[in-house]
Amino acid sequence: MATPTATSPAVVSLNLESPTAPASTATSSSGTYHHGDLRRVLLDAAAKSIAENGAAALSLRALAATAGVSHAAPVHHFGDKAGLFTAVAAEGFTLLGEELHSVWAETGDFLEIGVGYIRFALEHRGHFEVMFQPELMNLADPQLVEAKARAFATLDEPLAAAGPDRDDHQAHLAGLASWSIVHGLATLALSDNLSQIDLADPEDLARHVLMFLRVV
Amino acid sequence: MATPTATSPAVVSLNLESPTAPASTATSSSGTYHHGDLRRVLLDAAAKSIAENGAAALSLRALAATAGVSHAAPVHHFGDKAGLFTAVAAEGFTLLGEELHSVWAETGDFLEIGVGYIRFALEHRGHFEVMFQPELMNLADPQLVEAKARAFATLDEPLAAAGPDRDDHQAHLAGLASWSIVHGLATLALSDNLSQIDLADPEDLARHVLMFLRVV
DNA sequence: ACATCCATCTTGTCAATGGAAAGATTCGGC
DNA sequence: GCCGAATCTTTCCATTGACAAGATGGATGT
Repeated sequence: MATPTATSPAVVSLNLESPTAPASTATSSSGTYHHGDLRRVLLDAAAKSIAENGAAALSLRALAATAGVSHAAPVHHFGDKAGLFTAVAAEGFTLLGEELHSVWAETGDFLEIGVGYIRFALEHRGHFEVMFQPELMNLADPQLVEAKARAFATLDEPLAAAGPDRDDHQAHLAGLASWSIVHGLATLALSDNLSQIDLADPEDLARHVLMFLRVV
Repeated sequence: MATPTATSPAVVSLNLESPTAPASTATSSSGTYHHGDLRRVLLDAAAKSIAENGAAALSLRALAATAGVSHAAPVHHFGDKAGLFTAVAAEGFTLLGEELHSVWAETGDFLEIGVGYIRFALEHRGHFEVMFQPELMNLADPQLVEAKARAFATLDEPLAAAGPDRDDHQAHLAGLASWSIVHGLATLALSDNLSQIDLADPEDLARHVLMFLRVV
C-alpha cells in the first residue's frame, strides 16, 4: 500500500546470507530487522520458485526461509498467499506491457509483438504462469487491474495499424485471434507440449506459426 | 491398477448421502465399506470442484467428505494428490479424443474440430484445467501417456485432409498453429479474459476467430 | 458350506503449511 | 531526544497431505 510498486524492472538477485548479522544464534538481539528491500527479494524469489516448481508448490514459509526472514514476514507485505500471487501477476503485466511497447517502438512490426509475447512467457515463466490463473489471485486488486489495463492499452495502436480498414467488430476479432494464437503457443510451450526441436529456437517457431494468421 | 479405467464417458452425479447407512454415529459397524464405485464418484467430485474453485483449492479431505468416506479413502485409489490429478487429466484426454473423433465423423470439417476443442474446454473445465498443468501430475503415468497419445492421434487424419499438399514440416506447423489458436482462445476464456458478449455464444466466437487462420 | 485371500475402507498419527494475534525492534519525522 | 508507525519475530491454532496399522466384507477355490 505505502510502497509505490517501484517501476524498476530490474532483476534483483536474492542474497541468501543475511547482510551483516551472524546467523548462528538468532535468538539474541542481533537480528536483521528492516531487511532493506524484502518485498522485492520475496517477489523475485517467488517468481523464480514458481518458474521452477509451479505455483501450486510455492510455500510462503520456504520463501521466507530463502530470504532469511521469519515465516510471518511475507504476510506483512502481501497480506496472504493470494496477495503475493496478485503482486507477482501485477508485476508481470507491467513487465509484459513494457516489453511489447519497446518491441513496437523498435520494429513497428505487429508480428514481432507476437514474437515478443512468446519470448516474455518463456523468459518470465514464473510471472506468466500466475498472470493467467485467476483462482490464485485477487482479481479486484487495483494495482493488478491498472497494470493489466496499461499492458493491453499498449496493443491498441499496433492492432489498428495492422488492419486499418477494419470495423470495430472485425478489429476485435482480429485482436482476439492474434492474442489466442500467441497465448496458446506460449501456454503449450510451458505445459511441456512442444518438442525439443520446436523449442530449440522459440522465436523462430513463433514467426513460422504466426505466418498462418491472416491478420499480419 | 486393477480397475480397467472404465471407458464409460457417462457423467455420474455424485450422491452426497450415503446409500443406505445412517450417518449419525459412524463409529458403529454400520459403515459403508465397499462404497460401490468410489473411484468414479471421487473423479466426478474432483472435476466438479476444480471447475468451480480451481485445482489449487482442491482438498483431498474435503473431497472424501463430500463422498461420505474417510479422509484416507482417496489415497487407496490414487496414491496421492498428484495421482488424482493424473487420473483426472487422463480421463480428460480420453473424453477430448472421443469428442473430436465424433465431430470429425459427423461433420468432416476441420474447423468444427477447433470449435469442438473449445466447447470441450468450457464444458469440461475441471478436466481441461488439469490437463495442461504438468506440475500437478505424474507425466510418466502410462494411463495418461496412452490417453494423450490416442487423443492426438485422432487429429492426424483431419489435419492431413485440411492440407493435402503440405510437406511434413508445413503440416506440423499448420497443426501447431491450429492447436495454438484454439488452445489459446480456450485458455483465455477460462482465465476470465473474455467479455460477457464474447462468451454469450462461445462456439460462434470460435468460428469467427478461426476464420483468421490460413489453414482451413 | 466354509475358510482364506485380498481389495477396500477406517482410525490414529505426524510434519508441514497458512493464517492470526501479540510483542519486539528500528526507522523517520517532529 | 521523543514518539508514532512501519517492519519483523515469536507463539499459537486449524487444516492438510501422507503414512501406518487395523477392521471389514466380497470373491474365490475346494
